[in-house]
Amino acid sequence: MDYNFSEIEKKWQQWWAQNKTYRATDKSDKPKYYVLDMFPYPSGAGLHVGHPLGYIASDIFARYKRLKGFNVLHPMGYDAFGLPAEQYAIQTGQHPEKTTHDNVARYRTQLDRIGFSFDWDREFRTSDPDYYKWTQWAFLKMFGSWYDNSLQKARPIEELVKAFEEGGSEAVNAACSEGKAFTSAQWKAFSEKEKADALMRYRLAYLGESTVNWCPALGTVLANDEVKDGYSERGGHPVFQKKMTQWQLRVSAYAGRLLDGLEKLDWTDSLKEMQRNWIGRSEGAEMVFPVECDNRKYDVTIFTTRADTIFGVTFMVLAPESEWVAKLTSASQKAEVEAYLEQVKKKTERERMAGKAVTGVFSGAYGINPVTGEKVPVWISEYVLAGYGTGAIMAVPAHDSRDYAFARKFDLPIVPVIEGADVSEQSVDAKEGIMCNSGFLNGMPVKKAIPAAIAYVQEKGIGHRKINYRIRDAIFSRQRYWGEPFPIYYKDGIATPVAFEDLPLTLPEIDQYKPTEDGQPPLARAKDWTYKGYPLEKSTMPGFAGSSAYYLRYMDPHNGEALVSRQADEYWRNVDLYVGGTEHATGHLIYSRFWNKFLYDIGYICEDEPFKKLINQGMIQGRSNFVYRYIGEGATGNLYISYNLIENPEYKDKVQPIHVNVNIVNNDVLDINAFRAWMPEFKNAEFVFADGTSSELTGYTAGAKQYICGWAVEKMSKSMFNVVNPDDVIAKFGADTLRLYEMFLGPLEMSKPWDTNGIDGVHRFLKRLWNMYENITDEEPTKEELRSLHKLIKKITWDIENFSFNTSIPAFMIAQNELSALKCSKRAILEPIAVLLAPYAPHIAEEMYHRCLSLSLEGRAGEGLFVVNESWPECNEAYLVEDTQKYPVQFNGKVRFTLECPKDTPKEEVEKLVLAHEDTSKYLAGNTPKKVIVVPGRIVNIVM
RNA sequence: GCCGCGAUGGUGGAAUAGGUAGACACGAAGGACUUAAAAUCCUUUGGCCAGUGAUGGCUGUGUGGGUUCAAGUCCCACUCGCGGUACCA
Repeated sequence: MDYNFSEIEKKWQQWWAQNKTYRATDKSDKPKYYVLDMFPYPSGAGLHVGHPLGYIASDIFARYKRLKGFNVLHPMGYDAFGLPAEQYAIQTGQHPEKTTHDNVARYRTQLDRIGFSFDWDREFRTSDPDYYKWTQWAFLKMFGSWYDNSLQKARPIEELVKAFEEGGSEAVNAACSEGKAFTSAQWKAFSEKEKADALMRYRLAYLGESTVNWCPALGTVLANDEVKDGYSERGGHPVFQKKMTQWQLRVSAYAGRLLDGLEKLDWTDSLKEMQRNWIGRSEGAEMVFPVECDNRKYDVTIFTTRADTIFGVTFMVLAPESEWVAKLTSASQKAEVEAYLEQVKKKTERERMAGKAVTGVFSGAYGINPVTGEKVPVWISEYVLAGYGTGAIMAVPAHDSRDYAFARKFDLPIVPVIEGADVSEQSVDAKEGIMCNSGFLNGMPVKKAIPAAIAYVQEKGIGHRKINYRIRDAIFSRQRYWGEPFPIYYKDGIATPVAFEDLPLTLPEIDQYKPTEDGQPPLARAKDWTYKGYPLEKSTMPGFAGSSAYYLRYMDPHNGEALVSRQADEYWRNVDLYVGGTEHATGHLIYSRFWNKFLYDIGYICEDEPFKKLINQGMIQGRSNFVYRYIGEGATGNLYISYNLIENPEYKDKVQPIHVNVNIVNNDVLDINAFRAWMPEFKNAEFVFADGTSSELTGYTAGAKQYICGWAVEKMSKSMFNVVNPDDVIAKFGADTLRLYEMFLGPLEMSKPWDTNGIDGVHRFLKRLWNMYENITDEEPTKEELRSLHKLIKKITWDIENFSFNTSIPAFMIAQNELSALKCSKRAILEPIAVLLAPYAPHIAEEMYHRCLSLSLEGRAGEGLFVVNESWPECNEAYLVEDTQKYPVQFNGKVRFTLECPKDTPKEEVEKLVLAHEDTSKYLAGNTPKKVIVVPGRIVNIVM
């Protein structure tokens, strides 16, 4: 009987859907296991073969865990708010809701064909009001909270108000934005607006001014992780630095915990390292430098990690956006400074990064080195960043390469303070050596001088130890339509939360989706965007808002009273296995951890970290194919040269590669007729084939001659004609072949091109395996057959537990080969093989299992499948067969033979057996060997 | 620049604790079946050398060193490729 994959796959997909086979229950005696994929943004282009890679891997694991007797939660949904739908709406006037709906429907159809074991009853979209109600709710919770640095925990804002009433701002150690301190009496005297402004500086979700990434082309601000190389990640538009008042999340308050939390996570080292770099902890000191400008006196705080080099300070630098700039510009320098600031402002983020040119201007002010009393000039330069530390630095050109470049350019003094440092050509940045020219630090090694200098300034009251983090607060406003509206209205200019009962605050209908002519966000177009008569916030939330807690919602997706019930949360707790790409390392995966920690702090959920184990699947790149148009002498423009000939002298450098649709190329051989029909310009195409003959001369007939295409690895994209749709692969080979082949392609975490060459091999394997299930008998299996089976069980179990899915397919192939050579068609062997295959190729496995036992696998789940001793005790014998160990024996690499003895034979016994062997004695010829090396279970070597 | 990862036949890749490198698959070559094609099956397939032959020898995991009885695997230096990050004081 033929392997009719389309019939089999349809049958079982229907069966699973009808029986709700993969529905997870919130109550069970079985242990729970939560497997999650990073949910997709449903784009208009649909899925290509690269998208399901991670889903297939997680599905294998989920199915395996189910067979092992776990209650598995494996949900799927859609990250549905986002820019492409909105841009499409701007162009066509179509409501993003409609676009999103259509795209989701298409994704669902495509996903269903691949045979995933998702619990579709838990599906939702982040753009559903029932869902984003909880995104808004979480935002309001953050708005109503502050971060207590002493307790390392978020607390309700009411407790802060109480503390202010009792002891003013000094009463708490809180994470907060820059601002003036106040006493209890001052607090009590504040107007309502002043109180609101003061509290705003402490809220975890707050409105604050900061330097943001402004993208004029998109008309919106962007978070740091949404900017790549100075261009917007979506659309690739230039980005500028701009000071704006925006909603922000105080992620920086959690920097320490986000860093420490990484320790206990089972994530890859590279991903943890990325997060560590992004959080960017650095230990140093803050010091106060008195600064004088036109006879006005100020105290400027700087941050440094090299307190030891304080004697080498020759100037100070302020960031152009620093608040100090206005105060510290002298009358005489005013014009020059303003010109410089103007020039900096005009630069795009890209230009600022790319240029690396040293620029700056003297402010006219002078600072006093608080340790030496020396007078140093204060400069302004863009190499100092407003957002990091205090936006002001002490410059030590001898021991910092950036300060050095600046000093050289503007001819400022360079004073080395480490013995033997040669600073004639470049700075000496290394934290090593012995201090000199440094007063009380002289003679100390750098490692000791740093803490000594900090202790000194601390004692003198001019500075203190300080840990700085690179991570910034997340900009949370977007000037866009297709996102969650902020549940905030402005009452007398005070940001006030919308009442919980009135959530969700749904998106208003508007006639156009673009910003208004006067640069307001699209929501300003809404007719009545007010609440209780007051204006509502016009920005919407960014993409990461909806994806920050979605994993909690799957635990209890239909709950109208809470994001997740306590009961469901206590059962499912957190994600055991999370599968997704590394591109979310510094975005979603940081925000989610922050969001989760916040909800944990307010006692809402029971786990501090959301994702216990994380696997990163690699990117599937495109594999483009090319035809080579002849452009040499006498070219007609419609002659194409086979790839194997293009290096020949007559064609070399006379051909032009042209992308050709990979779907009309098979194993790099072009389908000539399909090519001619593909586009009008190829209608009359003629060819020089692989054997050098020309289509004009031979009078081409289909299939007779081969035209070979060249290939290259590129990004999978429409313009390269290298997009492969899973639907086409499934139509041709079936979902099981697709699943197996995606895994067979290479290690899960590695990036690799989609190469359809070779898919035949996997398909052939399934066909051959299928044929073995034709006439199943009840004969007793032989030792050899049991041995094959057991090798496979061990291998597949190991592979799945270690996410080494690519090595499983060869193991199946080998077992299939061995068993078909033995003409094995015995139920006792074939049934367990169907079980082993089920996670990888579920449809065919179900059908094969059904043929063995007339049962669906579901009926057997949790009854010890995958566990040899319980299900098939007779198979213990197979282990005995395997317990004989072969020892390959070598004599100085010259003579070889194989010794066979039981596996647990002690070393000494093996040694004796080796020496007693006739080949050994022949070789030794009476001499005594220097050494006999026996490695248990491995090789034996004799050294003469 | 800094951090991380990688480099194995014509191709994708395997080698799971330092222990027979190249599993498995693709491609290629040859053969069987067939009027023919497709499909299927069988044989060969890292390179070089010797042999009619079974087979044997040498060489071989980016480059150069090292540790070890034994290195794709460990150490040092380097080359190239990929990913992240970039004036973070």
